[in-house]
Amino acid sequence: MASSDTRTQLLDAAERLFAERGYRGTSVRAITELAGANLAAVGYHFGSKAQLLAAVVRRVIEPINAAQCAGLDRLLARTSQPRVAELVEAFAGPLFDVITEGDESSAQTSQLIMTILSDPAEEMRSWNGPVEDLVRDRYLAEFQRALPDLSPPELWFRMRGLLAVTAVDRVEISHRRPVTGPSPAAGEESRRFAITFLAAAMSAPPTRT
Amino acid sequence: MASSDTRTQLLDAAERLFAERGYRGTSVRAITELAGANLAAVGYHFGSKAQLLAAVVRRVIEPINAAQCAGLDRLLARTSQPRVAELVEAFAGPLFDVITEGDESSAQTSQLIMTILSDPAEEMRSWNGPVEDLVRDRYLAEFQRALPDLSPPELWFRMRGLLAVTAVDRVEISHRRPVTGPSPAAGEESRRFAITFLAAAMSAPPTRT
DNA sequence: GTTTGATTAAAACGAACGTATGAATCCCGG
DNA sequence: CCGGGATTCATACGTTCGTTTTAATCAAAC
Repeated sequence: MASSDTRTQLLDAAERLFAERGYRGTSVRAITELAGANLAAVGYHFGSKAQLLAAVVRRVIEPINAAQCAGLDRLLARTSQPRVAELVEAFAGPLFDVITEGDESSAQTSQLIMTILSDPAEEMRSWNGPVEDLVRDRYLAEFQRALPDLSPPELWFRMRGLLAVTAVDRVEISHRRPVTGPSPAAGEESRRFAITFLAAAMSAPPTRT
Repeated sequence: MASSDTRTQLLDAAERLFAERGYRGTSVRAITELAGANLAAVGYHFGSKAQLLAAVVRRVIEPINAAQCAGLDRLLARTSQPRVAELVEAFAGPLFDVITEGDESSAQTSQLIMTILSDPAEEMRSWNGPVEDLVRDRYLAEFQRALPDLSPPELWFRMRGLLAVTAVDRVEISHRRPVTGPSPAAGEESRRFAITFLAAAMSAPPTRT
């Protein structure tokens, strides 16, 4: 089982470094050094740096997607017409859970998500699979039912805003220089702030055209 | 004036490439080639690649900041108690103006802003100056006055959400693979959607603690 | 026309990168 | 004990990077 252990440590190290420094800013040498493995281990276990990234992203995204899916199932089992705030919580909650669940890598997981979404590197855009699309489409349909007055383009705009806020806002703080303003919200508080913020935003009356 | 011309063309090329590929994904060679200049031109005119980036960012950010500042001045000259939606528009509007003003580089400018905000590279975090802090603090104070029930941490959270939505949401689309959903909002429509979305979000009642 | 300072050009440097290779080592069924 | 697949190791390869250097070119002042 020594092999699988090395594999996991490579994934852990890569997740942390990709989050901290981005894909291009992280060298295979830095990853293997942090993992306590040999330089060639990445090539052996994953084939290439890009495929290691894909494995890292999959490991992070999959539980989030599963939780989003399960949350929606739970909601729909309880009521056929969920409220907007409930949809927001079911969608955004898992993103915060993975971030705030307390283990040491949690803070950097949000950075990784952000990096994934914003990194212009081509390798960053090859992981998105049919599962992710399916989850997004299910939420899109439910939001459409809950907000029937919203035109599809505006709903689509708001869905992206939803993702932007959950993904971005803790990151922006965490990897910028110390801010002189009020201290940022953390953990559970941040989650509740986000639900409030986003539920109001999603529920706004349609922009008159 | 030939010298200054090379300088400008380097700035233009760097702005475009940094936006498209990120800082680390852009080589000095690619910049000088696109600018029609010699490889050593970057070193001569800017000292280093990092200082070139700083010059690019300054050139993009400064007019935005000036517009944000002027918009707030205009608002405060008209009324001593601006509404939240007006503050949102004055703050977010310039970010959309620079994006949608029609010239060819506009689409990539938003990507550059996004890259600046999210790139983990250390060089990306050295441009923020006292001017930017001043503008942000002025808006922070006005939002605090317009939303007196909001605790400072929650207000701070919302300010970051404000920036996240304006910066992120058009970019996420523009540099990902084609999406199967409804077509994204563009230009002026996107701006109005954002104002609606963000005004509602900023105006939400405080999260009960 | 020559000198002077500013700019551009061509070439090279050392370092870091991702990847590939072949030998060494480990682990376990026989 | 041993044989063989799985894994780790040290090392090297070829490329690309940012930067530097030195010479060539230009524009204008004297």
